[in-house]
Amino acid sequence: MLLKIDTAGSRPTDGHLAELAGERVCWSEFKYRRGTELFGEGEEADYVYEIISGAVRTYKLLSDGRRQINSFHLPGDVFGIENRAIHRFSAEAVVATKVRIAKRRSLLERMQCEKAGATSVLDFVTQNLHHAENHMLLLGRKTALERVAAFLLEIDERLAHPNVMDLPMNRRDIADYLGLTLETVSRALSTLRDDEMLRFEGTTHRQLVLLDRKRLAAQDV
Amino acid sequence: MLLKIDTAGSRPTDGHLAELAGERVCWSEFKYRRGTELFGEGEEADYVYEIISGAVRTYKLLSDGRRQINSFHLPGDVFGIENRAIHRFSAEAVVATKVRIAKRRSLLERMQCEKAGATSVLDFVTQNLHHAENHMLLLGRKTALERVAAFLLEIDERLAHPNVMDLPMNRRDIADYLGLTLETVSRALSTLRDDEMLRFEGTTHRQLVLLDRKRLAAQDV
DNA sequence: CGCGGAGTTGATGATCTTCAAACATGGTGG
DNA sequence: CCACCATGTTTGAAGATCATCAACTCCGCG
Repeated sequence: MLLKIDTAGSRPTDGHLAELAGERVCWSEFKYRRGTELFGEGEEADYVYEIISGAVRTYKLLSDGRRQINSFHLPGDVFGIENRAIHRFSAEAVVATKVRIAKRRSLLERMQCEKAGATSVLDFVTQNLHHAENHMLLLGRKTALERVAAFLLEIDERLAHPNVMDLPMNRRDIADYLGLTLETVSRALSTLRDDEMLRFEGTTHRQLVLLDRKRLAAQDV
Repeated sequence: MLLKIDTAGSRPTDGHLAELAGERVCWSEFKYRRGTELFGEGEEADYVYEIISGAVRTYKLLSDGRRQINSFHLPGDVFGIENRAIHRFSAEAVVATKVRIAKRRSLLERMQCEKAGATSVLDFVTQNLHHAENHMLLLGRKTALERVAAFLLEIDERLAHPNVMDLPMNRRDIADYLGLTLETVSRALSTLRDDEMLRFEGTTHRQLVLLDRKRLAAQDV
């Protein structure tokens, strides 16, 4: 929360890469070290972010420190588009992360002028809402095992079903995403391993191989 | 899910719906009996709804019947605006409910043509997202008592702090909204009553009086 | 080498769920 | 008008799931 933004190595570019917004939104690149804050809840929403590499968690806190992670953002994801001028949650780099940043106002203005642009911002927010609705179902009504299975399948999907899945986040992050404790997440993963639905690759237990996506999906409901 | 839409007492207006993307968005009124379905998950999203009286729950189901209610809609609320053509959840009347309905396409087209309109659809979806983010925090990280207190304050707020709060929904609905069981909700309400934060009015236990909103807010965190 | 961060696993315990029973309410039909 | 029944609510007792507390391992790194 109190960490400073780490702009070491920032490298403004002459961004043509705004597929989302049409032509002339100017993007620049920034790097964040592991654990540093991109923005905090309540801060002004000045920028829109696109992840180049790494991973970002967005979350809310209760006053006593309990944390709920809304979502993980992986390379290719765009986030930070807020309709209001104030961020409703905080964002931190899960690992060393490189992002492209654009001024939010200029982007939104451009997008709202054009009909196609307006649709795509709306699409974007709608996608977030869709994800949130599914996640409410998970948080409100699924068991620990179902949650962890759903998490694995979600990440697997977003990484395009790699042979070896490389988790950028630790067990506590996963737990705070799934509304569990890190021990429960660890136990669920061990159970899935014992049931031969996954296997750990290497020593770190951050790389894993999904052995049976069908049965994993059946854990979920 | 399998309930038929109840159009008893529907009052089809004389063909105004046939007006296409004309100048007026044409609303017509419908009534739904308690428990009837306005639309189901996966159905085409043809209409936008505004509640005149009554209440609506929107929810998702797991295959074994577990239910998560996303939100309750009360008089004045507009819902059913979906960016995609398919509803992502079901909607049912909690009690006898009167709504105004407009063709979704004509409405969206109108709203997207005008800059102000585009902003207001976006605002609308953003508000839903905001609510969903807060609700994920509740579902993932709050205790039963905190959830119930938060629920009471939310309804209180949306009813503009009435002296006597009239709950349209039963304990099971509340439970499925808060990710609890109906018994746990009942117990939490009894606890809050015993601690003199609320009082039941009348006999039904659906009307209640918040006696100390400050302390209720402190239950929440 | 020692240290800290991360993960696993075990024992215990708290919270919430499940199962069950009792009671109130409101509507319906005899 | 009352009996009757479905629906809704509360409360109790027992049980399951998950959280908490704690110990231990493994790894990377100064």
